[in-house]
Amino acid sequence: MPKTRSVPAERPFAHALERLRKAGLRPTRQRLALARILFEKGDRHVSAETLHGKAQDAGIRVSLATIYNTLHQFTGAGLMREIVVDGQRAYFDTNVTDHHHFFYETSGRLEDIPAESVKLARIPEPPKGARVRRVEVIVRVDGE
Amino acid sequence: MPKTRSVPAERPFAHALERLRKAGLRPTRQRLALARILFEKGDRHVSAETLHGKAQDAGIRVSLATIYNTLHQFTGAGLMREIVVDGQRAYFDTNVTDHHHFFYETSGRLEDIPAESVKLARIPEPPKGARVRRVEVIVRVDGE
DNA sequence: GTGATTGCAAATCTTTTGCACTAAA
DNA sequence: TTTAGTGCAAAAGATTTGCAATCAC
Repeated sequence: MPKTRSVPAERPFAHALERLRKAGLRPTRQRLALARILFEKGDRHVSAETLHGKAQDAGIRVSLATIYNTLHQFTGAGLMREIVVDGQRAYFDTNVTDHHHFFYETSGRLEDIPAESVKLARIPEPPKGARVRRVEVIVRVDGE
Repeated sequence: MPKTRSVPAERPFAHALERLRKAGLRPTRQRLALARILFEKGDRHVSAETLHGKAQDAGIRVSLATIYNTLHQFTGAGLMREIVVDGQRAYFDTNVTDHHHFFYETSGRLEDIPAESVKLARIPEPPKGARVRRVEVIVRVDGE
């Protein structure tokens, strides 16, 4: 029975490690662990609390303060982006490409909507001097 | 010199009063004062803090707790709606018709975009059982 | 009078910060 | 070493809550 999986078991952190290096972030134990959770097998959308929980589940000891620091560092480095849909908690998304979201208000779950699925026409020009940073479409849904 | 203004000075609270009555909210001194600020001469977009400030400026004594209560009661009654654009503070809008927003990230200012100015095409269907509550478009801009 | 509403202060919750300790280079 | 990064506990903000006092009806 030949080995069929091509995942290089001898370099399990390679992906996360490289991402941190490219972003100029020192690959500490915590960052590496969080990067693996976020970029390898992770959900796309996390809050500080849910990421903390995932880390605990994975047996990683990280303080909530470090979770916040890391989330903001990753966001600053362009590895993640912040999503504001709920005044009560901040969400972060590992998908930094242009896209939009469904927000399930009852469960608090987020789901991507590909950029191509939405077409926007005739957005008024903002006053001169104002630069458009991003156009966000949020479809708020009930149920689930 | 004839009087030209048609505003009935003898019924200065009529508008705000009627709105509260229709919403089934007892027109207390504070609610009436806030309703006047919000619906007669007011800005469309307020936070609890800015509304509190406006009330103070107008010489109205209202606690911040009552501001929050009132904002939520008005929202529950359909007189206002909440806008989530900033994780740090909640905004409320006296325009409850279908529309969207520019958000000036530096100043925290909101500006309406009429619904007709935006055309959305091909929004993916959410899973069955999920009901679309609202589609929000937020144009985040810099400058100003 | 009676129940709704208000104000105050305390409580809650998320997020940030200060600082001594630890670890990466 | 040397400096960046981490954890903890305290601080900071925004919002909420409990409860006695007050007001609308």
